Amino acid sequence: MDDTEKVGNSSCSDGVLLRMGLNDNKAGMQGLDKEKINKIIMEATKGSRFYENELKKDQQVNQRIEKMMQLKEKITTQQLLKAQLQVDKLVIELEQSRNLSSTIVHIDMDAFYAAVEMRDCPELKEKPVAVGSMSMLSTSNYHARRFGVRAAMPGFIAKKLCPHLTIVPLNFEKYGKVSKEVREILTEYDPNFMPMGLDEAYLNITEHLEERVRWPEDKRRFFFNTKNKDDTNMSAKSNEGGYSSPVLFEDNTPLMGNHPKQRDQSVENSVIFGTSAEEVVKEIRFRIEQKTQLTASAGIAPNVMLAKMCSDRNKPNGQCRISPERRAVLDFLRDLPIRKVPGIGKVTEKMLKALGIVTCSELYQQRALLSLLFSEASWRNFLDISLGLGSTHLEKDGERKSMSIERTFSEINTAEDQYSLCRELCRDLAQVLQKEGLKGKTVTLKLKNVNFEVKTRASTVLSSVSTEEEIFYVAKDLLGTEIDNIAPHPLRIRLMGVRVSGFLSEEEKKYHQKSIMSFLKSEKEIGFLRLQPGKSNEECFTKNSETSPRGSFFDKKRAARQLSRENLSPSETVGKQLFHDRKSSADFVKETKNVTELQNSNMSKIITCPVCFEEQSSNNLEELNRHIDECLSRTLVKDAMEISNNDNSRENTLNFLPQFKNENVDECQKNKPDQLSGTDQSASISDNSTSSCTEKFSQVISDKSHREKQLSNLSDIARNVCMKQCLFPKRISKDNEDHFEKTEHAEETSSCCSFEATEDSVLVCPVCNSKQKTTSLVSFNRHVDVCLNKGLIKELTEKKDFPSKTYNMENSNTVGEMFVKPLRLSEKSMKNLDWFRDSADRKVPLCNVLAKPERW
DNA sequence: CGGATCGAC
DNA sequence: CTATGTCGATCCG
Repeated sequence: MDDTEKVGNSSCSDGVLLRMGLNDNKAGMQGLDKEKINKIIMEATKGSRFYENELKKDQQVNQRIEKMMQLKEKITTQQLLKAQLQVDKLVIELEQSRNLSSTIVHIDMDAFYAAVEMRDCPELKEKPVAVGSMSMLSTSNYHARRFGVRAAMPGFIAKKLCPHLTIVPLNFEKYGKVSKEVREILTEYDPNFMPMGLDEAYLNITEHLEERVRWPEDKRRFFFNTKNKDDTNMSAKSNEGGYSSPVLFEDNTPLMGNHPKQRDQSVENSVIFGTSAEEVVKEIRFRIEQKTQLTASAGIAPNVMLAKMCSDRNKPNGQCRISPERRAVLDFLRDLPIRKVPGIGKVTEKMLKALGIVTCSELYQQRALLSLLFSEASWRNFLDISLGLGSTHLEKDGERKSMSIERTFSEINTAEDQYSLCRELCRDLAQVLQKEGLKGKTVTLKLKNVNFEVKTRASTVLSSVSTEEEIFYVAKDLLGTEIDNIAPHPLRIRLMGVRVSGFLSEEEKKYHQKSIMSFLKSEKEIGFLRLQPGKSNEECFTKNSETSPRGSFFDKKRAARQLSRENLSPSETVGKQLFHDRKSSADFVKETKNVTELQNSNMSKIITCPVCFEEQSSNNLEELNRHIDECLSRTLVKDAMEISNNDNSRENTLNFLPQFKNENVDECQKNKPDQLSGTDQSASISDNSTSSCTEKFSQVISDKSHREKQLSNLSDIARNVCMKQCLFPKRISKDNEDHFEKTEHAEETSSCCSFEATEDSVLVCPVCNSKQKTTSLVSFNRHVDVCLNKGLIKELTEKKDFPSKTYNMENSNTVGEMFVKPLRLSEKSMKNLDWFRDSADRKVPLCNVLAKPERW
């Protein structure tokens, strides 16, 4: 949008809000000068929370600059020379790759929203107009800009600048319609043109130009629109006697000047356009105006970046071309402020300014220095810019990478409201998500507090989510964590957003299982899901509980939780608060499930969670698994933390796994425990705790005969769940393997990692034996996972006898993701997997050997 | 991976 | 009173 025109930012001392001001004030008539504008803005804004935050952000930028300058000080002449050589070598390469053969056009509608509103309401014609609301403006017309009223300015401030300002509410539907009309024209010149928002587009007219030279004049003749096809707006224009086109004749490159033929109009009210790029673009702009009564600006250049900068040159209602010659490109860039370059914003501008770089030619001159101070991606980009290089074709944007929704509101500070708002966002997001058929693995919660500080919290789960319930399930936890974090103070927010990302690529979708249902069909082998006629699930589990040592564990845990629920120390108000919030989020979840149940009453099953023994109703196994998983995880972590904290002889160190004595990964495999059984493996964590869940777990798990029992055994289920395996796929006992063959290529099946360490904990990696400071078990898991994979890959690639002497992960319950995520095996390693898969006596069937390799 | 930040419309 | 909403990219830890 042309009215988002970048404005050179001021130094901090000039006031952070200067960017909103600035005013060319050419006419001298009505309007305000720069100084006045800034004064008014400052008065309106000073002392506000927003302003304070702006100052803070500004200081952060200043710190970055300071850091950079310190770095710069340390650079020796030697280094600089070396960098210069390297960069210049690259420059030569780049120069050789320069491609001037394409003709790219950037079309930009002038003050689009405002122009549409003015078109549709003649009374606004001569007035300063802005589109948006009192709280935020989207755009303003050129009249209003003389008062300093610009896009992205709050309406109430705009009103102070320009009391006569008319603020028209946004009407996207209308803009969309107009935009469509414009696009209908554009598509004739480039069927693959790339729209950027409603009011901008790039076209590659290279092919069109080639064809066009052979076109007869008639094909390039267009008529003035003498009668208004748009009946609603007749009155505005009819008195001018049809559509004269003030635009085209005012244009500083007159439409009809260069081509005598165009003067020779054999038909009244028509105009013939030539065959050059300029003529094409004039034609486009002419047609746009005839069709929509709106004007556009345009840039013509050999690449996308230049075209964009070019369209800015003669706006509004003008066009500009950079001819396809190296010389022309560099001339254009020479004195161009870097801020005009797409991709260089306020911060980058300021940083570069600190280095004395303002124009593109200066950017080129400092290329060696920049290569030392900025990241590879950054300085290479700078180099491209200063050489005027850019993409010469319009690559259609790939698949969507994320989808989000966020809302700003007046302060919300109660947990209840926040949770229900969160749910609402999840619902709305899920709706859009499902409409596009997308599922993502990462849920991000965004919060802005009343001081305008923004926080984002993300959580990645193993299976993709897309429904309200699934998203909310993750989001509510993130929210809960934030609420807990700030307790006992209330979380005071003015914005909340939810984002889902990490979508499956098209490629991955092919492997995506349809297997949830097929799994449910083959459920008979799995007692956990088996709904025995005449018996409730509760009974099933109770029975299991009696025969299984771990059953009693769960009973204990349940009882203990009940107890802690009731006996919460009154002095622990913080804890209480925390618990209260937890509970309320649990209620939300429950609510959700009920809804689901209603919707799918014929489908859903009532299943009792083996951990908390609450009834869970779901027709979705993943959801259920997640619930159990979290229940279980929470208990385990809690226990482990307690144990650790109670043990004074040890620092706050958690040994979730038996310690390897190795110093490094490479050594790991040599010292792998040879056997899988042995309760001592858990000793390091449970030595002083008789009721440690971990110990119980290990006892049960290490009982080999027990382990080989059917999956219907609760302990196995629990273990599987705990291992992030959940019920089906890849870590299934041999007996059941047949049932899961079809899910081989499935992506991971479920489970959220929802550990929440309440304080920084030091965990010891069982593989590399190093201490890992972490606030979340998830990150710790990731570390172990990576460590482990390194070892595995090494072994696999070396074809060592790996599986028979596998790492003992049997009682590594709390380190959930291990072995479960698709091991990020290299292609090379993959080749070894057939052997690996067939290995008979592996004790721990490594799960995802069939999974596609992710990046490694 | 998670979180913050930038930049664009 | 009253300072957007969405998305992709990148950097750092």
